Amino acid sequence: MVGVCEDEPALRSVLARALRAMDHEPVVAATAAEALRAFAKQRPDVMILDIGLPDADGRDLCLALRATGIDAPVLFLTARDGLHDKIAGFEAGGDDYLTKPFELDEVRVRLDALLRRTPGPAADTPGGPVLDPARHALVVGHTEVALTPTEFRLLGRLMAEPATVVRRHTLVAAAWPHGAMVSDNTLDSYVRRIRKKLEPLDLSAISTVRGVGYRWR
Amino acid sequence: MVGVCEDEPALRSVLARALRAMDHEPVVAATAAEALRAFAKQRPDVMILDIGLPDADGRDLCLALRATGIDAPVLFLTARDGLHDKIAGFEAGGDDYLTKPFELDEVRVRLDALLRRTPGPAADTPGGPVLDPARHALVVGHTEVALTPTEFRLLGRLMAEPATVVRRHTLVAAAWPHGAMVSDNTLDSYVRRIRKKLEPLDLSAISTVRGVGYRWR
DNA sequence: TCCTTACAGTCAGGTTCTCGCCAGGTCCCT
DNA sequence: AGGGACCTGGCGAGAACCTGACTGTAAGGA
Repeated sequence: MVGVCEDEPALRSVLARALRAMDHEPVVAATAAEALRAFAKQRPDVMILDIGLPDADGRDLCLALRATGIDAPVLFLTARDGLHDKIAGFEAGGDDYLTKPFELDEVRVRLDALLRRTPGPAADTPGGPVLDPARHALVVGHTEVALTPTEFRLLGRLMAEPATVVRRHTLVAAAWPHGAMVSDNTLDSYVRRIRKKLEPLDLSAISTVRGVGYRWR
Repeated sequence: MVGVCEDEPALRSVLARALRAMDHEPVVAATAAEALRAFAKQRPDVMILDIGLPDADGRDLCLALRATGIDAPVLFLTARDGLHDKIAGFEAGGDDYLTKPFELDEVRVRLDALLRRTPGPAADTPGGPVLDPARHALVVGHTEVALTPTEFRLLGRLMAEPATVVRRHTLVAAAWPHGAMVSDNTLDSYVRRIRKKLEPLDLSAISTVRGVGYRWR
């Protein structure tokens, strides 16, 4: 998830489209106030902030975001290329700085570099099973269970809401491409495969709720 | 502790002096080989690498450092400001990129930004295979395996993140020039070549993750 | 100049594994 | 008892990947 705060509509939509093309989900805002509200809710992994916003200086926005506990890296975007402006950007807590006009490819690689450095999700479940996208596997302690892409998406959706029942059609929507023709039994089949893979770890992980869906733990 | 690898003596001493003025302890090297030796010993918190080194490309040096478990952020320094050069720097695992001539103040704030994000030092794995950028070879113990440039970049990118799956498109981006037309099979082909070269060392090194990419362990 | 060598990229054929589904069985609810 | 919902083992198609060989290109040497 990438937060974008840019007042110019044209550039905003260009960025949103480019981000989607890079497999990122953009969260866009046109003003600082809007960004504060949206980012507090959606919790982006990295943020692109324009410095010249109508209602505030982008650097002040950065400080405000940090004050509310949002610690994602910030890439500043601006038309001003003076050295003092750059320095001010970094001193306000920015992590990178790009002057307009810029190439989208450069935005891409710099974003990737920032994301590479952000630590993974904090270990909130000590010792418990964790779905690790970097390894495409479920990791429990020192053992790991390899998952195929479809299994990974399915289990990911299930684990996203522990202890709550996820409906069958919701699971299908999450694990298969939009509009895919998936027979009813296919979902059962995959749940079975995952269960079988997790069997040796004997965590009674996935329970069925008849007529509704499945539940993790 | 800041690692510096720059072949031009004048610039090297300017950087060293500037770093000391910023309360950083510089570890300087003039060649890639020297840097590998010095940084493995002194474990810098962040590194400044020139791209145009006499004995190797700075990006290959970055890959080699990462392959030996040195994970500190890298700031590339170079006279070349083309977009493709920048992108290649980031794809090789760089974290920031600055073109000469530059202001020392900008180096300062960018270094600070990188250090701000750096967690504590990671554990290293002594005795493992080491990439040698100067000779374009993989050295394990007393035997060494010669690699072609493309093989070197590919293996370097893989070894940079041990145990994690590196996606196919990421590998292509790291091993081939930006925008190169690479047939799907070409990557497979190169992985095979590397596997074959490493076979006599019998380290079951590269495993494939179907539908995702490859992984170094 | 011609030959040799090495690297890059591609091709075709074979192999392995994912995917989606089927057919039959089991369980649970009415 | 009956029927719907889910489980279970397995199977066929095709994608993904492996493998060995081949071609083009560029550099270096005789």
